[in-house]
Amino acid sequence: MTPRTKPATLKDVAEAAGVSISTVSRVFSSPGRISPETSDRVREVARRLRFTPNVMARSLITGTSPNIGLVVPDISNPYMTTLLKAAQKVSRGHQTGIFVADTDDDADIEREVCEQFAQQSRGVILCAPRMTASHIRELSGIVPLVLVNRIVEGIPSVYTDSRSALRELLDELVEQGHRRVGYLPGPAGSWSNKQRARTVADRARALDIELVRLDPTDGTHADGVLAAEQVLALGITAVMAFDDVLAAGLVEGLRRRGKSVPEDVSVTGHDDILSELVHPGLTTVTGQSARVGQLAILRLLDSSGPVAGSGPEPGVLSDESVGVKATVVRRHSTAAPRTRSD
Amino acid sequence: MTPRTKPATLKDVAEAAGVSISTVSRVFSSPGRISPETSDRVREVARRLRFTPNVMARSLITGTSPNIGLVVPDISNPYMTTLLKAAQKVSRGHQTGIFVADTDDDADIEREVCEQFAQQSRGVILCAPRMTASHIRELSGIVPLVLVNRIVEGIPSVYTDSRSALRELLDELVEQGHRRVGYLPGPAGSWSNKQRARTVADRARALDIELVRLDPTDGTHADGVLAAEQVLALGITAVMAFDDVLAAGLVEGLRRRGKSVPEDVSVTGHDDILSELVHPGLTTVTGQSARVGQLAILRLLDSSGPVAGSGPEPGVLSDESVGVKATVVRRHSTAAPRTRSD
DNA sequence: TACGGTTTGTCAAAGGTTTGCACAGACCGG
DNA sequence: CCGGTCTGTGCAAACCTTTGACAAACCGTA
Repeated sequence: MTPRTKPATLKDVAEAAGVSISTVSRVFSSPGRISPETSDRVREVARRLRFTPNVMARSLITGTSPNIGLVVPDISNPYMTTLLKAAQKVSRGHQTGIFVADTDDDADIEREVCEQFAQQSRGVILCAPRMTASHIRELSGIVPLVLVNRIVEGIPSVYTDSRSALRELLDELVEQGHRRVGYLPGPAGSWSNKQRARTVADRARALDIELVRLDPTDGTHADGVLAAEQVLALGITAVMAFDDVLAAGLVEGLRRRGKSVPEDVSVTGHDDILSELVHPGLTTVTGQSARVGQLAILRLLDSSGPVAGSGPEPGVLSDESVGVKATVVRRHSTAAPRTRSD
Repeated sequence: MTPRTKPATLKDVAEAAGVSISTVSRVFSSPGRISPETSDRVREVARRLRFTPNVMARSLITGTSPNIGLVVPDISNPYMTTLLKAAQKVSRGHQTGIFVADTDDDADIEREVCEQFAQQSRGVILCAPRMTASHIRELSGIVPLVLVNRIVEGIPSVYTDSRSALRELLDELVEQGHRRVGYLPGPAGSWSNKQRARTVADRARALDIELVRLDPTDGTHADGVLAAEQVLALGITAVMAFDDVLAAGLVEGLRRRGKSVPEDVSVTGHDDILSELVHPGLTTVTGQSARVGQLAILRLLDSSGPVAGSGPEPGVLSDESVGVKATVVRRHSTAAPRTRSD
């Protein structure tokens, strides 16, 4: 039912075209060293024979591989799937395959898959918000790394820079009249969570309003639902959540307690991944995951050297960490606080 | 900053252990042919040298690869991410990497990535609901395929079998008093959509109630929102949507028109992927995507032969298509229709 | 004609592994 | 003591490609 005949090799093409194997090889790998006539003839024959260079053999001798790995804590997060899609769009055409691994934030698995990918890819895009910096350094000794959404000295990274957007968001809440704002934290130890918490806290201090840091969560929807109780107990009128998932959970939790958003409580999210699914539409901050994915993979593809970082030129963009500016997306989950006796 | 020293090879281990290369190779690839003492000594040395067999070299000579590919129309669909997670859980330990490609249902891209993956993987899990059967057959000539959620004669496949669950769901709606039920279709040409539409239609006929087939959609949330108008115009009291995304859209569309679910209209979904995110919780049908992913990858891993399907034993499960029974998940999006003059 | 320089193409080694075949030694029954 | 089987190991070819070294051919020029 499925013939699957053995694919053509350099040798087949060489024989059919009446040249040597190396000539055929050079036609594909170092063009310019072969005369146009020969080149054309060889290409024609190759096309006819459906020849495609054997990736394994090529990788074996060059010591590089066309593939790249994507290692994330949770691939079901839309932030990651859009990142993946964007990365894939770039990689297509480079005949670069993308390995994907979901680690559940488990350091053992992270190490395991990085080792596994190391052999078969030129680098790994690693998103590991809770991994220790030293652990990350260790991994970078196994395979070239580009970090996503965290910064570790000496290792290239790409991240969403939402600091100014968060400040803007808080400013707007205060302008609407909120004086007691909550921050609903994401997973403890997460680099992004620390960043966002600090940014919001700093701004609150500058604006001289009260910022309540709610109990830590694991970042799940259920955690958001639970947080509603605390929000109501503390008389908070606006909550900035670590991300959209928590924000959506909080909205649901408030609803279950008979409160509505934004009339009773204003809620904002982060990442813009649930725009259409929750009601009311969440005011949030763009995650820029597509751009992040694009940049991350470009950095890996550009560093075209062999797999062992031997050369003195370790790639154009090198160790730098580049931030992608996020912006505020205004929808319908914030409003002026209910006028009370206060 | 990143040393990345060249990894140990068979030769290194052989020299250090004082045996030949082939002995070391056999210790790992055909155990039993080497005496326990030698084997132990070699393993010890290999561990000390951090030796791991070079996948490229191995693949080159055996003609197989440990990897597998996953080709889907839209990786952001939670059905696919849970499928991926389940597949990955199985593949871990087999040191099998998973390539992921998002095709946007584009036949050209589908072909392109299948060709790309063919060289570097032992098989591809293909989800291509709208691709023509002959096109699929053609691809199966390039690389071993396991189809997801569709059946093509002669090609192994795994699918969610929700026929009985859908019948059960319709029965319950009728029991609640609904007499005019709508079916909100998914993407035209989708195999699953045809299946579900037919199942529901057949059952409706058997129950002697009226089934209204709503206008075709592309399966997006926005399509669901739009469908609300038609639903209200036709005086339908319950809608079975192709999947949860459409169902969620429909719920939102109804809300925008001032109608609420389930009081005004009952809505059911399919796949159970948005359980927590929409309100009210959707009554739906389990997608069983985890089980589907598990089975799909097992079939690929089991068919352990070389990449060219030469052997007379093409794998244990062979051409069969296996269905995973889905079940009804009852939440809060259905209720008895509003009692009217009727 | 001879000669340096350039272009075009060939030769052969290398990359790390698997595996058919050969071989050495042990053991055993005759 | 000999021929046989069995077990454990080594040799070398093969998988397909890239690439440095080199040969051949050609050009214009001295």
